[in-house]
Amino acid sequence: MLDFLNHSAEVVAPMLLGWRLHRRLGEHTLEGVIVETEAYSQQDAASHSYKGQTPRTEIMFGPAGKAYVYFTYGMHYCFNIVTGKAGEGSAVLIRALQPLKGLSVIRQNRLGSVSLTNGPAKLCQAFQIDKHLSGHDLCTGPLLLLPPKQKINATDIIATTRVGITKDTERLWRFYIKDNVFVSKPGV
DNA sequence: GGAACGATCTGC
DNA sequence: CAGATCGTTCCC
Repeated sequence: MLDFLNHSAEVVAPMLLGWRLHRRLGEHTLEGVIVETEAYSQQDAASHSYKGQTPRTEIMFGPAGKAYVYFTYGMHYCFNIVTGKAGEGSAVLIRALQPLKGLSVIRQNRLGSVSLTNGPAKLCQAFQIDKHLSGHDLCTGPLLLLPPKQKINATDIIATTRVGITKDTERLWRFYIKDNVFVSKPGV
């Protein structure tokens, strides 16, 4: 099912648009459509894997299909899907979701904020994703990657520059669904 | 041991 | 546009 994840991050990142993230929290079920992604690889100075494997990036250098969750700015978590072969050090950052299920819990988790899942740290807070899910297999358990309900047309995918980085800024490795209101910010 | 730096978000 | 806030990495 998730065989397509065994490719480089820049190939997988646009393919992940339209796939759903499914989160089980006790009685509650949260679900959202992936509408914005970014690719990161080892040959990429903006990537955590750029300088080789460290304790922090161990998951990123593992097999595809696992969650890589990192902590940043002293207060935020960001969620990635590991891609490629083991040892490759590539992953796709999930930057925005379109909520489908569990909106009341999502709102609660976001403390009543109006913007719910239009940013990598916001969606982690909304879906209660933190470090303890890092390394989790997305084929099973409380956090799942599910296939699209409807395929995204290639003409509806925008490729543009990534957000919040200072190195390798020219790569067009950010992908989002054209005109989707839940994207974090419009690109070029 | 210590300094520098974030794949961000919020409020002014 | 500045501040929050702390784990990770790297250098001494």
